[in-house]
Amino acid sequence: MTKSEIENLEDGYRWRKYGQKAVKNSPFPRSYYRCTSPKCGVKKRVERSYQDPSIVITTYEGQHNHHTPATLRGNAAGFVFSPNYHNALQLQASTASSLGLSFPQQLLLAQNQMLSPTSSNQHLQLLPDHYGFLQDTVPPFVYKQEP
DNA sequence: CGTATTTGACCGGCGC
DNA sequence: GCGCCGGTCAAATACG
Repeated sequence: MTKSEIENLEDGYRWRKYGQKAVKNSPFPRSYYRCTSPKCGVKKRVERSYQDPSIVITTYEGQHNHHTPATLRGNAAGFVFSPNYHNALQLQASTASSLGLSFPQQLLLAQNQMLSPTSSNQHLQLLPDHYGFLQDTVPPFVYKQEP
């Protein structure tokens, strides 16, 4: 469960919306998304906090069996590579939000951490256990900006 | 024209 | 059995 001020947080995967329902105890609707990759039934649902419209709650369900699509509609989130990373990022989100940082700042923070693995960071230490497979993939820490 | 989103219909579980 | 509630389907629609 992660909180953010922005609704459309880009997490590196492509999601297809397949439903939206109003839920009791909240004036805001809840949206249902599925991962667009075939054979990957990962779902997520996004809803707003019941009395703080500036906060959305995103719930992930399942494990991706593939990597993020190569074409990640040219924005600044291409450094996210796995649902496990969400765990680290969410941990980071909670702690960083307690420091008063906005979520975009957290993304930049995470990106900086990924780009400079030597920087000592308590959250980054969580990564190696989950990210052995990254060594097999395309250079994961190089974020390329499209021309 | 292919792909994504919208939106009401539909469905299954559960409490009464 | 009925109705509510959360979740999903799918046809229509929007959009590039």
